[in-house]
Amino acid sequence: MLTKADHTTQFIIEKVAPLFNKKGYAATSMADITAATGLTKGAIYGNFENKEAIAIAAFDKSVNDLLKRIGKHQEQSSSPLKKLYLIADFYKTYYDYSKHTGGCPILNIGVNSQQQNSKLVERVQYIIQKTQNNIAKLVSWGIEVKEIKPEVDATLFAKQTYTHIQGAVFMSHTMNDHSYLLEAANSLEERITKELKM
Amino acid sequence: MLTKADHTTQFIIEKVAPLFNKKGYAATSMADITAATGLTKGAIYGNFENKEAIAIAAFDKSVNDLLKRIGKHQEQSSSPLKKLYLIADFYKTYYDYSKHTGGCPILNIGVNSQQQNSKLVERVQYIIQKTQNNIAKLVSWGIEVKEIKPEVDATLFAKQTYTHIQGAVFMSHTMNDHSYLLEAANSLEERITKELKM
DNA sequence: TTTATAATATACCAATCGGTATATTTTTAT
DNA sequence: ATAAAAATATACCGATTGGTATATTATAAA
Repeated sequence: MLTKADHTTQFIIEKVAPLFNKKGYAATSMADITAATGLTKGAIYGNFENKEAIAIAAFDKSVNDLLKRIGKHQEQSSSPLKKLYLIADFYKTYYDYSKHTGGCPILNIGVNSQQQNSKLVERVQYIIQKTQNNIAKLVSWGIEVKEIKPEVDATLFAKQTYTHIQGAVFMSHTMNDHSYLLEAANSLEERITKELKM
Repeated sequence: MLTKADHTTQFIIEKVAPLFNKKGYAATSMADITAATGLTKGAIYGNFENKEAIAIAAFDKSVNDLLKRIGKHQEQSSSPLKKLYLIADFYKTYYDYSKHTGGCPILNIGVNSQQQNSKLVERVQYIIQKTQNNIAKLVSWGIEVKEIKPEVDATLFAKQTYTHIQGAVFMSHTMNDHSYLLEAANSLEERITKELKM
């Protein structure tokens, strides 16, 4: 059964995740957190050990929401090649989505925590590796079922793809310009068609 | 003539630029600054109006150093096409260089200051636009002197190139892996050869 | 309805924050 | 060498930081 505190814990994470995402760990104060939740310090510290634990829970929530969304979007097809196209398609809508969650958690927390919070950095690295592996697996799977050219380097393609997309996320957000993500998505679709497709 | 204070001002900027670059505006305290310089608050505030002014001066210094370096690297050739190759070549060494300056100022300050310090964000945006324009101008120039195919979209190429590079900068630094930048540079060289070169 | 317990609010802590007034030292011009 | 000015150090300010001990309130079991 879900206790009262479980609900409060979830409530805090939801309210606070965009805050940490936007402002980063150091710039987000406990005062910000009590203001965003309408709760007092007593309630916050009754549910979390310290500020770092809140930041980690917030990051995990942001990332899980994102990964679920990408996963759902790929379910529209069961073909590995088409799933790759759907990943490109997903990022056409990512500017608006990430804007209302306070930015991309991978990018923001990755940059913000570089020398500061090793626990957060480790989590970012794990998620990046996981996402890259997923792309690489789709390519390998596509090769197996003969949708994708056998000579394609799955790992390299995954790295380059994710690198380009994260670059577009950064550019779109700092320049306030949707087009970087749109053009990166288009470019990815072209690469899939020209370099991958049988 | 350069007064004592002018030297001190420069000295402070040099010592402090990597700090702001690494930790961001909020996480860099005046205590960090006095510790890094060996000076007291009196000396710091005698040379700067406030913390924000130090952060801006530090960012400008980091960026100017970087732009000078890229500029110098391109002077190795007077051909626009070769200058584009030299830009790719520059970023093969950028991981080590940016590591010792505390990371890429464009990326770090761009992400760190998103909702926080509008003056810094404006400066980042200006530098990104300027750098993109420089790349686009090289392409246009290359078209004029018939080194580059006339049908190439200079602006689009510049945007995609810079986007990919910034993505690689992010990935290399958060994953502690030089190869993202190397592979992005290689990929850029290939694009120049296949899509641009006459 | 009473009682034990869980959850939240209040009031406080020392430490640190950015910033400043003033004292002291260092530099420069005479 | 001396006086004026410039630059730096010291000592302090109120506000805010993350965190905690305790009081109060809400919940759940009896």
